Amino acid sequence: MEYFQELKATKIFDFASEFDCQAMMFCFKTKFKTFDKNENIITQGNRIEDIILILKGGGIVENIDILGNISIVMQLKKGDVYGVESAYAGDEFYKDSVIATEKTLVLFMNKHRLINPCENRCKRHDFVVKNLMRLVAESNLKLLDKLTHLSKKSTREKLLSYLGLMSERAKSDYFEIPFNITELANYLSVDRSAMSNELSKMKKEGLIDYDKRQFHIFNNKIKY
Amino acid sequence: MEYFQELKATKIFDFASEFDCQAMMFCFKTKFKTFDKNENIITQGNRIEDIILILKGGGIVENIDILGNISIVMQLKKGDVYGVESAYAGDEFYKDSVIATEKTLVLFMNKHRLINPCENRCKRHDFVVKNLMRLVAESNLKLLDKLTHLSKKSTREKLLSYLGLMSERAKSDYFEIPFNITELANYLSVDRSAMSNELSKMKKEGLIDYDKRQFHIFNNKIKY
DNA sequence: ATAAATTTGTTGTAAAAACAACACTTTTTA
DNA sequence: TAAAAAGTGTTGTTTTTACAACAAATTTAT
Repeated sequence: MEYFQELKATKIFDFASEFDCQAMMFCFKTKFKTFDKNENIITQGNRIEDIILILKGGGIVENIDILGNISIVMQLKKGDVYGVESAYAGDEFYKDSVIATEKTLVLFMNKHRLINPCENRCKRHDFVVKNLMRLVAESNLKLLDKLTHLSKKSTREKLLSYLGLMSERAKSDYFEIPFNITELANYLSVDRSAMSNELSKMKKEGLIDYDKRQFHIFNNKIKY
Repeated sequence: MEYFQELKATKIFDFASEFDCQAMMFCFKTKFKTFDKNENIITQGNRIEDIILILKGGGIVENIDILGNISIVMQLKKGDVYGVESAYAGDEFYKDSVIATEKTLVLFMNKHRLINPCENRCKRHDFVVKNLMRLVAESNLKLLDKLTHLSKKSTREKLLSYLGLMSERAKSDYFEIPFNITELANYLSVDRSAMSNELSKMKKEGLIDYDKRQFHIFNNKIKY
């Protein structure tokens, strides 16, 4: 079966045999399609017919609001899906556009076929739904974390909220972050130079130490 | 059956007959429990055994971070669930505490029973999972909206992002928001008085008009 | 290995936000 | 309906942030 390796590598179809995949491709009325760089994979405002899964390449999710402002909502890479939340929430139209940032192979899955359990109640369907649910659940938790940081008023508080969580995750005062400084500023929605400045101050005050992506947080110094 | 009316009123069990409910209560190993005001329904750090559904009353989701800061993550009211994302994401421990803010009736549903499809692959289970998925999907979309607003740097941009979306939803330049001014400031994580001030300025500049929760946005004046 | 591109830290300045205080209005409650 | 509580708009002050500009360091590409 064509593209079986690509399907198997995703979190959605990782459980499935080639036979399973073949069956599901029929069941979900799938279509494979390749897009060139800068091509629209999904267009904002169009009626939701499919959920997409990126099999190769990547893209960006772009939103244009009522005032005409364009903003990048997120990036999509191999294994990522788009449209699941909107489909399950019952939205009628895509709320964003998805644009390929390189040559990209996309799997389209029919929304109705996916959302409504098969007539024959196949076990495969259950697995896919469970995997989709896990993806959406994980996304939810990530968004909540980010919101926690962004809700803080000052840059220092945002940083401490983020670094504190990273430390907690690592179960250590020493940990590595998945961003460089520029990316971190972008993630926390603060000015890079201002944030860099704030980090320096915190280092001087002995609250934290860092080099590149390696951080050391002195939790004892932060609170009594 | 006790509490059937309460179950029927939720988005999770709205489809179910009394017979269905009874069957599911057994299937999901449910427990009903009433909590007094200020009692802990769920304790942060405890092992995740159950997902909860609020049937009467309400509570708050509270998080204590590694630095000792306490923050209210969200409010729970009748029909809301807590723990679904963590359970599906495979977390081991509750990441927050849930505390009753009044006398509250709670349904506990066993995580494993809920996540893993029944042996007998009952149709009811599918409905519940689909309803849970819809809830999580909707939550996801709400969080994304909020993040869009909070990502803006200035108060004015945050306001325009929020009001623009509300206007889009209402398909009109005239719309009503679900917050009062204090609540809106809280939602957007900005100082109330500063935001009130900014709203006044925007009104003076002719960008918007408002009274209480009624807003009128002059989209044509905002660009150019 | 060298050049080019990107990332980073620092500084000063202008703009914006938080904060605090207070009078006034609206809503809730007894 | 009166009193209490909660919400709102305004102002001035202080703190913080964004922004811009630039040199130094690091990474990437050739």
